[in-house]
Amino acid sequence: MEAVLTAAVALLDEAGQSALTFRALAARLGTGVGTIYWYVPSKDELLDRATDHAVGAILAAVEEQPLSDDPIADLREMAITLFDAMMDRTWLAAYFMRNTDVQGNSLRLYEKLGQQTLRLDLTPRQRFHAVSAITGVVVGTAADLGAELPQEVLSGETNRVEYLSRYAETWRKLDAAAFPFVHEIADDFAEHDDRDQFLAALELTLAGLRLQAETP
Amino acid sequence: MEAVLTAAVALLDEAGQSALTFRALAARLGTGVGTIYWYVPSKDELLDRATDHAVGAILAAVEEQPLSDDPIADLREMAITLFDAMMDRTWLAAYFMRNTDVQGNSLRLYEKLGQQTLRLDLTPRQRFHAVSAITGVVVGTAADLGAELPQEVLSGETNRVEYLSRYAETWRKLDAAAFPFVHEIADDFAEHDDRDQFLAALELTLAGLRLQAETP
DNA sequence: TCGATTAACGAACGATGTTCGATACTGGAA
DNA sequence: TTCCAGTATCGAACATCGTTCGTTAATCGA
Repeated sequence: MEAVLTAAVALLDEAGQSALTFRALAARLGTGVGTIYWYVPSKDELLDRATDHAVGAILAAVEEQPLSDDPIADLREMAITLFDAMMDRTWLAAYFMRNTDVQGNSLRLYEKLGQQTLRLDLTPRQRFHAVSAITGVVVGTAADLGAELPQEVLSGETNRVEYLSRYAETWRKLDAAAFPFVHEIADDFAEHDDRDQFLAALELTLAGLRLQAETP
Repeated sequence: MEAVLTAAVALLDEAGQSALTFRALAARLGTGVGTIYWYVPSKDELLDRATDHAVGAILAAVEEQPLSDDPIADLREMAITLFDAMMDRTWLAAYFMRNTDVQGNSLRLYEKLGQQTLRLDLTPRQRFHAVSAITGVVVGTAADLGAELPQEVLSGETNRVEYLSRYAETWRKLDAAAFPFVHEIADDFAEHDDRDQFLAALELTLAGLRLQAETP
């Protein structure tokens, strides 16, 4: 059982979600496909449990994180830890948000984030919304990364730069009067870093949260 | 060609992403599956174009929206319009973020949002990040909705309430010392509204943005 | 009239999730 | 020891899906 999950996660890590098939998994485990169905009722369940398995590792990293006297700073660190872990496992974000059973490690992670909001002057509802907003920023941004790069993923980093430059070039050719914004950010887009983009979005949400906690 | 896209969108609206198969689409159009491949090279492309087709309708709604003298208020209205449209088409969010070609209507929508940031005192990079953050909140939250409710979707609204209550009940049974946060928000979770949750997350981001625009 | 382009069609292929009957292997009850 | 019920394993077979491909019409300018 444990072996099934670790093998599934390994397949997902190595070649993405399309690589996780029951036949590939059986071959890796040296068994038949029917055997896997004895442990897991369906692929959906397999994905859910593999996700929870991977979230467990993230949770461990978040829990051993030292706490400061600023709850919002702690929330920031936790969100960054979560995001960085998802950058290494781009498939995670897609299944994390689709998690039908909010049980297990996801729930514990949720709790861990929520505990920091308990240290802020907020209503329960505000805390609930705050944690949802933060996880939304993390998962939403991470899910973006898992998707982009169609075939250019086959090569190294240079192709990503060229890929973005090509887009920026297309944008610059657009009518400047009709697309003033796209023109202005073309340069920034061409050299944008996904992690910076995430950090900026997170900072906006945390700034809003701090404001909410400080105003009566 | 146009007929293919509208039929594809209709299938997606009626029964979700799993209902859009080439055979079902061909049957609806009264043609063969080979014919569709003459217009569209692959299912990925079909999804991309169908998404862009649907985004076109949203864009029209956003563009006819009157502008006020507060750019952030305008951004809020646009984001809400976008979110509401995605609640009716829960499949949209999943493909909107995966949009490999950020061309067409998605780009125009992006531009429309970005133009409001041009009215704020920000650097180009801040504007770029702000628009990304706002679309991230919309799409991230909307993608959540498209996923939840496993089989309960077969029935009406009452089942959703019962579904949430069951979760809340499970949470209340957890150890209160180990899960203080989950305990506190169980009630709010049981009766939470997805739209309220989105509005709260959006408000945090916009508050952060306003702060950023007002501080030198 | 002829050739080329455009358009339409569905059988066939390979891959995938899933089912199912057959077959062992265990450990206690008789 | 014998028997049987549960535990576990296996892979052929089925249905469905995206996709390919050879075969036809239909249309139109030369």
